[in-house]
Amino acid sequence: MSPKPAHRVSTGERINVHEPAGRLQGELGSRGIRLTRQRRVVLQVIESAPSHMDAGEILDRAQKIDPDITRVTVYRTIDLLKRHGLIDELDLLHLRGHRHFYESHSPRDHIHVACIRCGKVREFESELYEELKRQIARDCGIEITVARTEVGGLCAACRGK
Amino acid sequence: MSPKPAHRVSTGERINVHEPAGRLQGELGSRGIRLTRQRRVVLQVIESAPSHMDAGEILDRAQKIDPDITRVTVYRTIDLLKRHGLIDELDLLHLRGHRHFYESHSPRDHIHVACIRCGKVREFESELYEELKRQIARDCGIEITVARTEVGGLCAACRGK
DNA sequence: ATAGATGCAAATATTTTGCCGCCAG
DNA sequence: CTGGCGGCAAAATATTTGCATCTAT
Repeated sequence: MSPKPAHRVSTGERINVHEPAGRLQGELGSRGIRLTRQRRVVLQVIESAPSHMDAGEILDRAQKIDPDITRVTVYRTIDLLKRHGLIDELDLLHLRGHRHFYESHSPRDHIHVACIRCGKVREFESELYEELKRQIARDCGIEITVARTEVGGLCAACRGK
Repeated sequence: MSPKPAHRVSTGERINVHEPAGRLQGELGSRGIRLTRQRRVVLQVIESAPSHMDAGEILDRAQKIDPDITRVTVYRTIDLLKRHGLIDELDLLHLRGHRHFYESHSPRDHIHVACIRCGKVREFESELYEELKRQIARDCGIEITVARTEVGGLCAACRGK
């Protein structure tokens, strides 16, 4: 680790990662999982993300808050969150290479609708989707714990061009 | 390439990759795409697959038919088929690591239903799914060209244990 | 004949692991 | 205290690319 105090004093520039505890932090805490300085930062980044991020983007943002966070820690934290079902892993139809994208798991599943030309991704919720999942559960005799739907095509704007 | 005739004589052991032309071969042919010996083999492997395969498995099977086929050719052929929308790329919820799986694109989309414990994958078709896609297309103003749904959970057999 | 394919090797990209010192609880 | 965690470096995977040669059409 580079020479710097183990715990920096909070400055005006630095975002306070101790308060308020986000949802992910709360979930992990209540499960008795150790909350390190680095984890708090990664959790915060994932929760406050404007959109879906891959591991590299999470790392970049985390390092802006605390430069000492390493890529390995990001991967290990992602893995931790996945194992606890707190984040979803997407690949957005591989429209942008083979990267994986992450987002905080929302209470209600949503569909990712991506434009294959401009790459814009929209989230879409539908009662029909819930119904479909119930049908799958019934017909396949499965107790669904995770569902993921990604749809690609040309959005209206790109079609007009 | 290792020393061997450019075109081996067909033997009892070797599968004839020239006849009958599979669907993929036909599709590519009708689009004026060059059908090389290697491509024929890879296409045949993908079409005759018992299940979803990743690039490594496709390579292994292809090399059993023609040992000279290289990994690079497999990747390039997969890419070709993807670009032409002739195969689908799945990751089966990353249940088995971050590999990507491929299957010949079927006329009607199907959902992949995977058990998170035993790993068994079942394919499921549903009119409800078609309806959902129509809803998405309408509400999001998108012209859908590709759709992928993967669902995971505990199958009946695993739940009983 | 010739645009486009393949093979090879090397470059990239991405993710995981071993080991050791350190810290949250 | 102490078991889990983070850092570092290296390994393991996975995929792509440059270039020379070959081939399907």
